[in-house]
Amino acid sequence: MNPVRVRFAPSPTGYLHIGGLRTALYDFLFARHSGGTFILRIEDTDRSRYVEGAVENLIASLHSLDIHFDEGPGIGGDFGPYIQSQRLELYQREAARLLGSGHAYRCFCSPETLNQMRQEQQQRGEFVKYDRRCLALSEAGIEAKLANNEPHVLRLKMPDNRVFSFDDLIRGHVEMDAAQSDDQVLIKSDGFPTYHLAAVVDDHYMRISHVIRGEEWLSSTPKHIWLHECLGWQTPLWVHLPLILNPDRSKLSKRMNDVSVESYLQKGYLKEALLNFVALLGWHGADDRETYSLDELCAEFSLQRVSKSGAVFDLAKLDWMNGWYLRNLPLDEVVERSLPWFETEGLSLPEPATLARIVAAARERCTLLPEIAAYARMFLCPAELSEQDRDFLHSEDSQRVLRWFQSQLPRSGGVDPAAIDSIVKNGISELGLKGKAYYTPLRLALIHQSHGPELPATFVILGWEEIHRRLGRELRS
RNA sequence: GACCCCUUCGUCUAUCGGUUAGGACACAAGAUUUUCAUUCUUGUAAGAGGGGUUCGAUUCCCCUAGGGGUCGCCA
Repeated sequence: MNPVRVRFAPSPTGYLHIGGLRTALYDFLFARHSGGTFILRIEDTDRSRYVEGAVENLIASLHSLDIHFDEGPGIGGDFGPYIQSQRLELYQREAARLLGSGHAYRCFCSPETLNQMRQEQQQRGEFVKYDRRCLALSEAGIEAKLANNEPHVLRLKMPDNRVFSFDDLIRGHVEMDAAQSDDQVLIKSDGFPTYHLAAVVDDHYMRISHVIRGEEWLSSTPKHIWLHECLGWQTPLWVHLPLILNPDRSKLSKRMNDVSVESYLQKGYLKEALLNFVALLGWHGADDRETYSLDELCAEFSLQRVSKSGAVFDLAKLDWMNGWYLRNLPLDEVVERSLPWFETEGLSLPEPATLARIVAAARERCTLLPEIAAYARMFLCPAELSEQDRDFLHSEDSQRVLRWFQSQLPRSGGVDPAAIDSIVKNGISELGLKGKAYYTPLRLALIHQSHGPELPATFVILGWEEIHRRLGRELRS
């Protein structure tokens, strides 16, 4: 059996799409699991859709999620170049072979002509495909048009009576009648190849063993098989992944969802959560496990366990998973990741030990990274008290609570949670207050809100000096 | 419309002919908790429909229905 070589072949039209990420991830996992090679190939054969910086962006996104390729732009490999616009001669050469063998033919039809043809076919209720009018052109006619510099394309001549069949690794046996396949354009009038030609040629020369791609490619697979045959090549194994879906079960689109990987990262989703979640969109291990690290995925992944049906992108579950990683990653790791968000919040950082305690308290109640920094506000620069809260704080009972704590709490030294616990219990009996009447004034004075971490944790974070400062500030003499 | 693919709780899924159809998210209730959370327990909830094959079908086959994809000089 051939060594496993798989490629992720995006077109540089913008950012890494969630669907693209899933394909790249499965490519990567499959390669790692089987000791194969993972290749990145840039399919930039459409000059009109080229976006400046998109390739760099794509690679950066992949790298930021710890998905690294073995061959590709920037790092090279034995089968480069890995950018299709740098391989044009190769495509021209193979196209010429096709033309010579009669498997391809020149077509001079203008877009307008084709449009009209399609409209008519549609009206007649026919299958819409090129009617091969240029196939009837005489040698002399072609020469004349060529001499006249008329723009033209090269089309693949599909066989007339042929049923293509192949065994998709996920879908099993698939059969399609060649009559359903159009005479695909191979070389555009600008001399660039179309996806179909370029992908087939590259898959061959790059010795790709498994073509792993989205299900949207399933119906053009006969063309690709035919191309391989016409060029005298062996076909790779076909693997068509189920689609990722919008809530209404249509193909995932930016109409209904955020689809850019970068934007999820920018919102404060963790790479671990994104990867884990996306991996589970179409793949599931043999057991009931829900959380996997990238390494664990590499170890467990298999194409046999990829499902056939599309999967809805469920934000609620992604959120849960992100919260799970927030709570289960090592604390210092979460601190590290939340640092940039303190900066965007405009918060200056407390000393490391205090920061760690704040993050420890925050991670229990947050879903996204920026929420941690936002949560830290109550300790670092609490919000203004509302009129209502101020009134409550100035009530006689509230003042008693604050005064009592002011007199009981140490003014310096370390903060011992156990000691605080007993002081707090003490206050309940001494003041004859409990519940909201007892705790709320404290919270309001200390963190300017009625909800927050447990009191001991809050005390430890603030420290005696700050506690007395904040108590004193709300005390009316 | 033609062709192709798909079909288990609302969502992601397990099951590879015999299960009280399991897990996770979401939702609900309860427990822990001074609050908010976390955590734990429990609950609601599914084999699209119809035919076969079989002692026995969620599982295999066929039909129907529904959903999706493709039908570009885009990938």
